[in-house]
Amino acid sequence: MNIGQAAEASGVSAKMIRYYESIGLIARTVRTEAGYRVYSENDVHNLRFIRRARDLGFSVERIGELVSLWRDRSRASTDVKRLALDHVAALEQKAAELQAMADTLRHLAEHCRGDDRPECPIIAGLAAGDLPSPPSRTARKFGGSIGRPPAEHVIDDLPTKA
Amino acid sequence: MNIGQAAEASGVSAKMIRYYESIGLIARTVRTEAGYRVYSENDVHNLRFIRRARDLGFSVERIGELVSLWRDRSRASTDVKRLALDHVAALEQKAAELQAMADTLRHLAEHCRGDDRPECPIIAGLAAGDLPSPPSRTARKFGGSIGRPPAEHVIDDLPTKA
DNA sequence: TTGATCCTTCCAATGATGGGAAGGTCAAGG
DNA sequence: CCTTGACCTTCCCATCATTGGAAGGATCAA
Repeated sequence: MNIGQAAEASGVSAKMIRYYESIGLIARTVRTEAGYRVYSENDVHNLRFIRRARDLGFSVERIGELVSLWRDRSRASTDVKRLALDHVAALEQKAAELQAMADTLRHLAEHCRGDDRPECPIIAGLAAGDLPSPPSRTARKFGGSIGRPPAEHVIDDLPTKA
Repeated sequence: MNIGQAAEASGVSAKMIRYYESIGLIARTVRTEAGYRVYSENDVHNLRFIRRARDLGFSVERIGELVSLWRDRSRASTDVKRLALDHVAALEQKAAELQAMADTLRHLAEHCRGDDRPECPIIAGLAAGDLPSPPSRTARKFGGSIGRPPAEHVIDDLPTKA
């Protein structure tokens, strides 16, 4: 099986398969004379494992840990469980942080009339508001990436009190 | 005020202030003869605005949109409200996705005895499990970055059925 | 044989931020 | 006056997972 077919079958892009190989997450495969990588059904299975773990939000580094636990026959299920529960806790904390951000922003929006007039408590709230304790660095990553073309935006002068 | 004091006062690091300037989010400041950037109280105010918006999870690009709405005297509050509510919806969706990941993983973990024996439904579930529909690309970013040193990890051979 | 489609490697970009090097500037104290 | 240390400047690099593309070779079907 060539890399393209393995990608199709596993749901991991060919690009990523090569990347996982390069960082040592998966082993180097057999090559054809021409240098093409050759994959077995088992390789595809392994790739699917990785993909599922990624879908559950495990980082590649974490997956490496899972994989080494897996390969180690003498591993105790305690270790896996701890890893999983740590991850559950981290996911839940981040979910809660995002929800808190949403709540804060929704609160601001609720007081915005949303009409043609320029008065807007959202802007005012951002400018002057007391915000709850800042979220974790990771939670911030969730800002944008949802559509709309960029606008020209240079702050020259903002009102000191909105 | 030098950049260090502006950073201290605004909660935005000097590095990030220079970065925001470089991408055009804030205007170029006055410089001293020696080339030092000079900031006013108003600049600090603007930086704080940006920082608060970042804390609410707005991307820099989005903040640019907010800023241009702000600067435009004729902007309608509708526009700001729409931007804010879009953002609320995105935050909530992502929070829900993370929570769903956590639920799935917790479910797997609940069936793990967590003792010395190697049998572990978490690993088995990852290897064979039917996972819910894959989360959004952005939600995946949440995988790792919480501690623990890297382990050696190369998949040579994983069990086909765990 | 030709053209389409695969594969290879290498390089670059993303977003927001931190780290650091190499060098200039400034204020205070000896 | 000169040194010291704290600050500032620009520039480059790293992160993390992933995508994109270019340049060139391989394979396959017509």
